[in-house]
Amino acid sequence: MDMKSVESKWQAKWEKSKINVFNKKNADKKMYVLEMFSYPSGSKLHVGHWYNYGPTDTYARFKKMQGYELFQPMGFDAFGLPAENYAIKTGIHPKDSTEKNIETMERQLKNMGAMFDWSAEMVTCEENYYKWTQWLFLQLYKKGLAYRKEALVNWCPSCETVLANEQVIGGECERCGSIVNRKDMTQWFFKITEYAEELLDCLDDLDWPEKTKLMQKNWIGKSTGCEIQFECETGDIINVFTTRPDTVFGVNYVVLAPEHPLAEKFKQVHPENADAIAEYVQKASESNDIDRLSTTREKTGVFTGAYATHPLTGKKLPIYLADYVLYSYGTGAVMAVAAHDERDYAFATKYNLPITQVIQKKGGETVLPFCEDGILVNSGSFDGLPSDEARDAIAVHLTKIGKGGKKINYRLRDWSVSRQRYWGAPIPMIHCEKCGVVPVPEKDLPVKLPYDVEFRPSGKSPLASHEGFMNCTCPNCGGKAKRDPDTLDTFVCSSWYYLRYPDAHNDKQAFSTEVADKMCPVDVYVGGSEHACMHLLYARFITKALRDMGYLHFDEPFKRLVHQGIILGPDGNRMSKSHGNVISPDVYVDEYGSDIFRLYLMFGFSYTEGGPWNDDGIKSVAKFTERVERLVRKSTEESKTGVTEMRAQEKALNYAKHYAIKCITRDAEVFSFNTSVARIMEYVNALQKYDAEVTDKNVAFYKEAIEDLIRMFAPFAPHFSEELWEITGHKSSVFEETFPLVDEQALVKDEVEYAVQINSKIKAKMMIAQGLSDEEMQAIVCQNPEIAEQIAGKTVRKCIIVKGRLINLIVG
RNA sequence: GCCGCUGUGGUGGAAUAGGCAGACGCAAGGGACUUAAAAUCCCUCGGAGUAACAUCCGUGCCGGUUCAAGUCCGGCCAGCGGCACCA
Repeated sequence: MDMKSVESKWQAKWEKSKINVFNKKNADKKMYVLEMFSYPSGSKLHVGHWYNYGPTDTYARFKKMQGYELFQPMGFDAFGLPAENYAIKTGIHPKDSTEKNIETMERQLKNMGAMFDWSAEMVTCEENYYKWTQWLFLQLYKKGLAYRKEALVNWCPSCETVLANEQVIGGECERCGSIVNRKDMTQWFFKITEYAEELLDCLDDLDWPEKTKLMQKNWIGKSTGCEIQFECETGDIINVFTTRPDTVFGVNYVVLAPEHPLAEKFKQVHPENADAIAEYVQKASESNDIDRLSTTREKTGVFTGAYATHPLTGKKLPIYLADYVLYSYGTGAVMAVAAHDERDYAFATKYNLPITQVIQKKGGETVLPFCEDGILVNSGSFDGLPSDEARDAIAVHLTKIGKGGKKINYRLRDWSVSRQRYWGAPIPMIHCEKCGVVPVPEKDLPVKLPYDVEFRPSGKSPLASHEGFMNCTCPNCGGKAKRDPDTLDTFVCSSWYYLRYPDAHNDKQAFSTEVADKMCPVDVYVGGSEHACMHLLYARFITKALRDMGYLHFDEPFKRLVHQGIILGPDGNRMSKSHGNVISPDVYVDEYGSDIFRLYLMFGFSYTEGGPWNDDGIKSVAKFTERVERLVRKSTEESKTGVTEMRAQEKALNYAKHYAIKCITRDAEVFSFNTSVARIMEYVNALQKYDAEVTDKNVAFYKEAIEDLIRMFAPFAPHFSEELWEITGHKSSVFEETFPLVDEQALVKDEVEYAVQINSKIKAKMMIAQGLSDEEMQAIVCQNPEIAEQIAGKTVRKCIIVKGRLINLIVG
């Protein structure tokens, strides 16, 4: 079969018949299958795209044939740094290169033959999309979930730009390899932390990979403890957070992060230490994250000269600045318990500070630092309590005396969304000298991204130097004002796109609540696991925020999530240009066609595992389809015989068919494509056997068996199967057929092969009739000559029977 | 350092729920057809052992539970992924 022409023939037919377009009338049977949309950076689809989209489309087609109304849209995540980098390198405008790339990728995606509903296509860099991204920003702002603050951001000194967290690879700039440092900048943030608890709670009920849920859980990083107040000699209160209030009687000193505002005050109160403090703060601010966060680095710090009072003992405690305390977590201050914390212990040892043991190991010698739970000592009235009880008792006591109490902290930080970049959605905010920060009125959206912008890096937002863009009038007072020069993180664009697809042409709203409630959440979402703590978390947050504003009435965007594995280069490394191990799908698609390539991806790998690329098997997959084609063509030449009864051969083939249907129905549901294909191969083997061995075929039965083969093969090799369907005399599409249903009756065999064991070792195999009692079965087994010989003269003490599988005689 | 996942033939990978390890393929070897090759079809294919059976060993390693362990438990080793001074 000439796959190339067959594929284009059916793609044209599908487009004409609109078979891939979602039919709103059947929305009550909807099945929303979504692949993570692609980034139009390169000009071609790579193996990763194929591996994500090909098998997932097979799943989608399978669901369609099960009677669901399929919605499988595709679009492009078109804003972002790669296009801008490309522009900086080549001078080609991001808009131009992106549009060109999208054109190429659309063509390639269509050639893949996936059931994408292109009528719902959308592109995030187009005005009719980013207008609504800006609208989303305004809603969050109105709700108090978008705010501006000064914060430390990742700054690449050579590219002169802020980098997103994911662009900082091991502390280095992804683009140029320079060491990233931190810079104080005023940025827009989304208050994702307000949803920390719910984001954590709802994980339990999601049908997501456990690993991904765990990653999000760790990322959110809930820790339960206590906030404790230490009064400072200046009258200031130092609040510290601890998960170990049971060790509070062992506090030896208090540590503040170098960025803590009190550092400045201590310089004035203790001028004798001012120079040392200033020097230390300066040094800390210069050090980069690689150094700062290294756990192996020797602890450093400086004494401020100031003291704080222990809230329970009244003891005077020296206050230190040390960069092992992070300003961004908790309160930026820590109570140091040298005896029971490794870091405090190291610091105390280095600076010769006292070490007070307050926890004793249960039933053993306590070696300091002892960081586990134990029994309290030297802790006043709390002596003798075990750590867990003491934590509670001390928290209660602190609350009573007004010096602290229980507190929950999260590792999760608010989401920084400002980017000093050109190729993104402009932040719809105006800065007015009189009125301050003023949101752009919704009627004025979109704030258009101008084309003629100097996007080469200059350390400022490219938009800042575009007068036409920057100058505007204040919507509040009508006076002169400036626009916000930053653009939104592209993750903002992708945090809500799944809501837009079902209502992609709505020009009045981002989406209608009615449509979103009907079509969402996404039933099955498929994409890479690298998005676990970014996109997948952001989308969940935005969904919950929109729900709380009344725009949605569900809690989670993606009911079920599947990650495809990664196809590595043949050398076992990740494919990359620098490794020189990139495999182009085009070569294979050109030679074998898209169905064969997809089929091989499904058959050759375990879908969620992936693995090193190896094309050894692709030829065999092509041969398999040729075998199927021969079989089908030959079957059309069979003319009716008088045979209509179901003889042993027909029953055997019928069993093979229904066994295949049963297994595939189960396996395809859980994305186990390799075993699904294996079962189809087995069924084809059974058909071939029947064809070769039975001369007086039951033709009506055989033809039905062949048609069922085509039906079950259709989701896996769509163009090929359409062609076969036509060859067998059908005018309509095979995708209007129902996926074959299993007949459990056909799977009931008269007799089943049992493995017969004596003392758990296999001694024989026997066909045993179904429906016998245990006693009858045992009797039959014992009559078997081989078995009888081996148990002669011995007593059968026990007989274990596993129905349909084995019989184990325990003899002694 | 902490958390998690994964270790199965020459190879990709199978193995509901503790029940015949290696499904389905690839590669390899042998054979049929052919002048020949390709294609196709048939046979063998974890290791040791045997003339052939028998038998023994075998799912990273060491123990354990069980009539029965790739699967459960305990302890290691290796690889991968995530987090990493989070108080």
